[in-house]
Amino acid sequence: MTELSKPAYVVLGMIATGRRSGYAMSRTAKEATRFFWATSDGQIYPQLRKLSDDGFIDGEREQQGGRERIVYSLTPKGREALDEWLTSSERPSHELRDEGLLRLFFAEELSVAQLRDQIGVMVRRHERSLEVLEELAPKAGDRACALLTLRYGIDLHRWSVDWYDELDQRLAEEPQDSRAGDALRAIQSLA
Amino acid sequence: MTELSKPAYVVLGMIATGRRSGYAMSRTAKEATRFFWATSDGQIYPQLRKLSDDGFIDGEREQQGGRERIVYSLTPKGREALDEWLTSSERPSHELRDEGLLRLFFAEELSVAQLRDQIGVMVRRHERSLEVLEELAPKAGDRACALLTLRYGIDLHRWSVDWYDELDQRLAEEPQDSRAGDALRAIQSLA
DNA sequence: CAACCCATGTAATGGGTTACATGATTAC
DNA sequence: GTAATCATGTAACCCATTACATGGGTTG
Repeated sequence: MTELSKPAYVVLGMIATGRRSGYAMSRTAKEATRFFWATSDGQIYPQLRKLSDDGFIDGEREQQGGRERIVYSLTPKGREALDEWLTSSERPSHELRDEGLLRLFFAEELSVAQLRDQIGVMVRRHERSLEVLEELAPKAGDRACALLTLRYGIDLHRWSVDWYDELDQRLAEEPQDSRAGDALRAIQSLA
Repeated sequence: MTELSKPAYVVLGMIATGRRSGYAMSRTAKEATRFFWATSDGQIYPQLRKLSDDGFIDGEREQQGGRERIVYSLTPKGREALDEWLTSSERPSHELRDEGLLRLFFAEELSVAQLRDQIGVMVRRHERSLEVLEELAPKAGDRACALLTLRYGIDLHRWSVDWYDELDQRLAEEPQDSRAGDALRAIQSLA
């Protein structure tokens, strides 16, 4: 079996879990999956066309009270491709792009006070993410798997807040005008 | 002040923390920063040219035992741009792209046994990342900030391993041939 | 003397986002 | 009647990776 692209699996998975129109997939992508896997309309619609042409999915025009839409379903071929991916033992990719960590990496020459300000920025960022995710919980509703990944996100941001809080507490005991690098070295030699 | 691109700040930061040639930056990008901020050669070298043209950095040809290289330093303008970014109170970007979570999101119809297999895949993935990062610790050496971000990465993957382990333990007590979605619902109603 | 590291760069390609375009329906 | 939502799509653009090209130096 030739492997499909990532956006292709997104679309297959969306159909399998009941998001049967492009629009519904787009909504779920914006509301739920984007926190760990961003997908835009510019990927979804062309992908639907392609998977349809290649026989993985099947689209049917449907009238819904005068408003027309296309409702998709998986073909046996599509179902097989999805299941193969869902149960694959191949290591799934994992990428992080965190501008905050990048700043911290280069913070060597800041003062301790400035570093702690940045840590505050990080804490507030994770707290904000936490708020956003917590508001989504009721919407995820009955979908147990959606709740699971949401739970992971919430727990992750909570953990981050704690991590930075603890770091900040240790830095609070160091002289605030010394070099960030020096203060961190002092802390690290203790731990 | 007009804002610079992200790769621009990467380059400025690299120079400020002592990676003064394009090659040295490339090494650090591959060995250290890539775990939270990937940067490729195709970004670094053109960026060096651009920042040089725009007066943020200053490159000098240097002979190092017959082998020629270009050694960069920050101009006052570059130093200012970097400091502004490092101390900015603007929310730094944070993006995750986790194929494993994407699989879990769509796992509703798998069996509990299959879901647990996937959780095993996730655990091994994070354990592998952990190994890689732990080997880097000695190399990060004296750079306290590099050690800090490395520490975050290590702690994060350890946390993930624990999170998935705990989930797996709960699933172990559910009937292994039932639907993943149903088993998760049963667990979630307890917690 | 081969393999690997140092060192700099470019071009092709791929992936993804944003903005735009269109139009019907529903809720206020 | 107007704003929001449902609904589908495309084109321009941006960003990033990969592969390639080149060549000198060092190590086994």
